[in-house]
Amino acid sequence: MTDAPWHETVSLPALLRHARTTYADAMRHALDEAGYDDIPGNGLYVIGGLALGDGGVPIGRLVRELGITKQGAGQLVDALVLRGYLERTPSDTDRRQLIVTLTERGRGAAATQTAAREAIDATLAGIVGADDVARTRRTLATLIDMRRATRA
Amino acid sequence: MTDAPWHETVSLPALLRHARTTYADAMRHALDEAGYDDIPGNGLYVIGGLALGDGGVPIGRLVRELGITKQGAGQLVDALVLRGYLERTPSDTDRRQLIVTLTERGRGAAATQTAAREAIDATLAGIVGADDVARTRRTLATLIDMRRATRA
DNA sequence: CGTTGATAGTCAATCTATTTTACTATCAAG
DNA sequence: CTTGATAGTAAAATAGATTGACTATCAACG
Repeated sequence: MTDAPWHETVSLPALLRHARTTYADAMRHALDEAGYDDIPGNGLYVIGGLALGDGGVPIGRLVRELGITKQGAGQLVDALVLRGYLERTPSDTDRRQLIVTLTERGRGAAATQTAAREAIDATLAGIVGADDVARTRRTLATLIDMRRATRA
Repeated sequence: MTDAPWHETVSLPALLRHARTTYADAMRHALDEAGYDDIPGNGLYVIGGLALGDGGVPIGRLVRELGITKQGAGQLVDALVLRGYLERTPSDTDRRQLIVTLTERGRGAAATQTAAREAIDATLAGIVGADDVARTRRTLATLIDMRRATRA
């Protein structure tokens, strides 16, 4: 009896977890190669998020996006500032806020990381098709929205 | 100009990450409610994996599945044994191996966790359809296989 | 104005999880 | 009966995030 494909025997959260490591590994590897080898775990998300966005973001936004505490975010930013990836600049519209922006080095790392991510995106799209990827994105978004709805 | 849907503006790894927390939160919450409130982070995967499988697994398998070190797996199992979820029993085919199995309490936790996971699975399937979920699983599996191929 | 409550962030101490380094025991093959 | 690989343990160090307590700023109200 031919077994069901392995991906049908594994839980969806486990699939999500492993799929994510494909990206994490590739990005980490590319960054290491390019000399950006001192980025802490969640730093990838900080830099990745900053790469997409316009200018900079306040720490509070990192808190929401990463789902960690304010203090954790602060320390994460500390580490990235110390290592030359980020800068803190006071906001001029709200003097409580400190806006976090990428430095030159940070932009280099962001570019490297983005390239690695897009390479995987492209390979994936090449295999399953762009349509499938878009559909997967929607499904994941649905899952994420379910959480938002739940923890009201 | 109407913005693109948010899920098209976010990176796929970020989507994977957040989608996973929908499961993690729900499972964690259900376990807490049922009194299983002392399971460490990766313990969910250990218990979840054991729940699916037949009997027990050797620690080495956890190492591969969780992508952590042997020592990390050992300590994780330690914690779960100490808290009454797991048991270590020597394998009789290979005296080097220690097989990890669920205790009564462990099975209770596993059932709770599985129920929570399946509830989300069902809700998701209800929204996007079983076909879409299956397709998403295949796409994720493709992504995971890409990593296997890469780190040869 | 001046108070009150919420928001943005910091500092210090602690905790938890995981890795590093080093080791023992068992197996499988010649 | 050695050699090399495999399965796991033990202890210390480290990284990451949390908890608790605090400061500064803002926004609204009397």
